[in-house]
Amino acid sequence: MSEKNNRIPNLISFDKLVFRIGELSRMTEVSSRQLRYWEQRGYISAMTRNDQNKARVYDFHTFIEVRIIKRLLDEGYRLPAAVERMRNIDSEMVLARHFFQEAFQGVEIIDGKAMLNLGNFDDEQTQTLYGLYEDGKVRYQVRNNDEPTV
DNA sequence: TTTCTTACA
DNA sequence: TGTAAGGA
Repeated sequence: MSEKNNRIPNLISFDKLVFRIGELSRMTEVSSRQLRYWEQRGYISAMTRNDQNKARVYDFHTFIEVRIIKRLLDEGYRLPAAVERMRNIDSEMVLARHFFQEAFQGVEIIDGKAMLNLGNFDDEQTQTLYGLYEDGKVRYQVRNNDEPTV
């Protein structure tokens, strides 16, 4: 019998994870001067400030953007080109996240192995695609839906 | 203490 | 971009 109770719940709200400029600066090794400058150029954005003149607040997504830009700058990109690539990477990550969120149906223990249920493999819904992660490698397995699990 | 804007090196 | 000034 497979165990279908291992679906990972959404326990973390990344949106509520926010940083001020000094924290973001230390986390990314990008100076606060740079962060303000990048915002001025429209490369990144701080969350809309509640009050009129208070300190900037950055969300988790901006943290990701900044560290991507930082990495590209370290690789030799100039700022405008780094931002352009960051945005491409960003959109790819959005696509990948949507894909996986939609595809991932939970973890099942089959034959004593933890297998990721990735949904129906065929339109007729007679087979299910599973993903395995073993010894640092990814493998796939297609199983018939009526196939008994151990 | 930290952050903000402005301005100069 | 770094740094200083002068407030909040």
